[in-house]
Amino acid sequence: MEKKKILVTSALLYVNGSAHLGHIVGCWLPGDIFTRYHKTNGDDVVYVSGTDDHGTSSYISAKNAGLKPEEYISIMNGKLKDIAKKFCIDFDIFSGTNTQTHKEVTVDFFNEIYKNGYTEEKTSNMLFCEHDKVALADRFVYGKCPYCGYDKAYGDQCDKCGKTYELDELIDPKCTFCGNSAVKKTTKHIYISLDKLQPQLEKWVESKKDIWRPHVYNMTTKWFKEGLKPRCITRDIPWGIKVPLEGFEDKVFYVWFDAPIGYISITKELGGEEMVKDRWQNKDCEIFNFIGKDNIDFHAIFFPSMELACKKYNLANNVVGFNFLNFEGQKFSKSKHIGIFCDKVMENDIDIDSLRAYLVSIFPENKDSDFTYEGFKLNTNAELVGKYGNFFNRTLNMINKNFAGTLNIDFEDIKNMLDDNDKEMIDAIQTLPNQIGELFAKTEFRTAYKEIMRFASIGNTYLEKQAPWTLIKNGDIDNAKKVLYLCLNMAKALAIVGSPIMPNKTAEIWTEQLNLEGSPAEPNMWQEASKINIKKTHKVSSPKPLFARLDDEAIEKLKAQFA
RNA sequence: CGCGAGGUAGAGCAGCUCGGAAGCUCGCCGGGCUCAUAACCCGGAGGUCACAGGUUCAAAUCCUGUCCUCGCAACCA
Repeated sequence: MEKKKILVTSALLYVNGSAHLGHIVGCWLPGDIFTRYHKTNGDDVVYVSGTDDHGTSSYISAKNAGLKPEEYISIMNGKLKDIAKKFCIDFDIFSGTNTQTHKEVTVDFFNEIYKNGYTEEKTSNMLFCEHDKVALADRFVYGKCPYCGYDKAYGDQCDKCGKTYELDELIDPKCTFCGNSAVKKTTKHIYISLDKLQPQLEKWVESKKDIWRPHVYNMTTKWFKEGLKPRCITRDIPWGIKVPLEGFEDKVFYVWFDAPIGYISITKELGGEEMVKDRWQNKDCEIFNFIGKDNIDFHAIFFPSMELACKKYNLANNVVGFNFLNFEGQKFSKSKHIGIFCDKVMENDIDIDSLRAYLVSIFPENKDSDFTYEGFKLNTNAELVGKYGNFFNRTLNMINKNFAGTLNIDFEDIKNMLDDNDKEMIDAIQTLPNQIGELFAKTEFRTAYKEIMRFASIGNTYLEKQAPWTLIKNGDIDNAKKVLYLCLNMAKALAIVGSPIMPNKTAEIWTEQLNLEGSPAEPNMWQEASKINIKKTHKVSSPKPLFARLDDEAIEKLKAQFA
C-alpha cells in the first residue's frame, strides 16, 4: 500500500478565555483522530495547531487581566496545552502566532503578495478609542441610534429598530471596552484584491465539489455569486504584526490575515525550512484543515486567495468544516456558563476515552448536534460497556478459565472445520477494518464509530450462536477452541480499529489483557487488523472490565462538578 | 423577500449526494442464554418519512409551493 504524506491543521484558537467542549469537538478531536488513523495506517502525517495570539479581543482581554499581551497569551497557551494533553490530543506541535518565526513568515508572505500586484491602498473612516488605543470595528462601538434614539445601538445596526446605517451616522459613539467616547479618524489601509483572484479561486473550489462536505461547498460558492471584493488586511491597533511598508509603520495586519499563515509558520517552527518545503511546497503532500463552520469563509475563500496571490504555498485538499455542538439543547456560552469547560475537566476523574467516544458519536459533521448527560451515559453503558468492552471480557474470560490463557491452535488448524457462522465471522475480520479505515480517511467519523460498534456486535452475536460454553460442557473442545481463536483475532482487530478514538483503553487492553507486543496504534498496524494470525502459543492475560458503567449517581456527580 | 439549519415510530437520531420493499439507539412487550460489568442474543408492537402539487414504472430521496421549529446579528469552534 502506498504511503501518503499528509499535513493536518486544526483551527488556531483565540486566547480570550477558557476552552469548552465545543472547541474540542469542532477541530481538535477530529484532527487528532484523523491523524492517529493515518499514523496507524503507516502514513507520514504531521498535526499542527496553536493559538491565534493577535487581534483586538485578545489585546483587550490581556488588558483587562492587567497583563501584557505576550504574558497573557503565554499563560493561555500553556493552559490550552494542558487541556489538549488531558484530552489526548496528540499535536506534533502546539504553538502560536506570537513568535519570531511567525513574524518572518508573515512579512515574507505579504511581500510576495505585494510584489505580485495583488494589493491596493484605500482611505476610509473609522472610529478610534484614544483610551484603549484601538480602532473600533462595528461590533466594538455603541451609541445612540440615529433613527429611534436607542442608546445601546451598535456601529452599523440598531438592535431595537433593526435599521442599518453608516458608522458615521451613529450619535455619540463609545468604545464597548472602556465606555469612553470614540473619535473619528481617516486612515489609509491596504486591501487584498480578492476580485482579481476570484477566477483562480473558483477553479480550485470547483475541483473540490465531490470532496468537501456539501455545506462547506455551498457556503463557499455563494460568495462567488455576489462577487468577491477587495478586503482590508490592516488595522490600527498596537498589538499584532507590523506592516512592512512605508507610510504604514503604525499599523498591524488584520488578525485574520496573519492567523492562517500561522499554520505555515508553526510547521516551520516544528521542522524548519525543510519541513515547509516538504509539506507546503510539495504537491504530493495533502493538506487537511479542521475547522468550525464559522471559519469556513476564511479557510475556503480568504486564506486560499492569499496563497494564490503569494504563489509560494499549496492550497488545502480538504477544508473539513464542522457544525456546532449544543449543550443540553442550549448554546455553549461563556457568559451564562453553559457547557463543559475544559479547565474543569482537568481536575475531574471523568474517563477521557469514554468522553471521546461519545463526542465522536455526536460529531456535528453534517448539522448541529447536542451533548446530553443522558446520551453520554447511554453511549458508555450500551456501546462501550455492553458491546465493545464486553466482547473482550467474554472472550478472554473463557480462554483463561478453560485453557489457561493459551489455545494452542492457529488459523491453519481450523481451516477444515469452518461452518457458515465461522465464515461470516472471518469475513467480518478480513473486510471491516479496511472499510472502517476508509471512513476515517474520508473524515466520516460518526459512521466509522458506528461501524466499530457494529463490528463488536457481530462478535457478540457470533459468540451467542456458537455458544462455546455449551461446546465445552459437551466436551467438543476443538470447536470451542476454534470459536475462541476467531474471537481472539477479532479482539485484536477491535483494539486496532478503536485506537484512533480510544487511545488509552485500546493500549490497555492490548498490553495488559491481550498480552500483545507493541501497541495497537503502531505504524502499519492497521493492516494487521484484518489478518487472522495470532500465534499458536500465544498466552493472554486475565481480563478485567475495560470501561466503567455510569449510573445515575455518577452522572449527577458529573453534573454537579461541571455546573 | 436578512442569512443558515431542520421537520422520519414514545424520545433521540441515521438514510436524502447517485430514486427501487422505512433503519439505528433507548424505552415498551415476549422469548433465549448464563461465558460476561443485572452484561449478551432473538422476536414483536409502534411511522399517511410536516403538508400540497409535480416529474417517474417507482419519491423520505429529485422539482415547485405552503406551513411550522430552531440558530446567527452579545462572549463563542
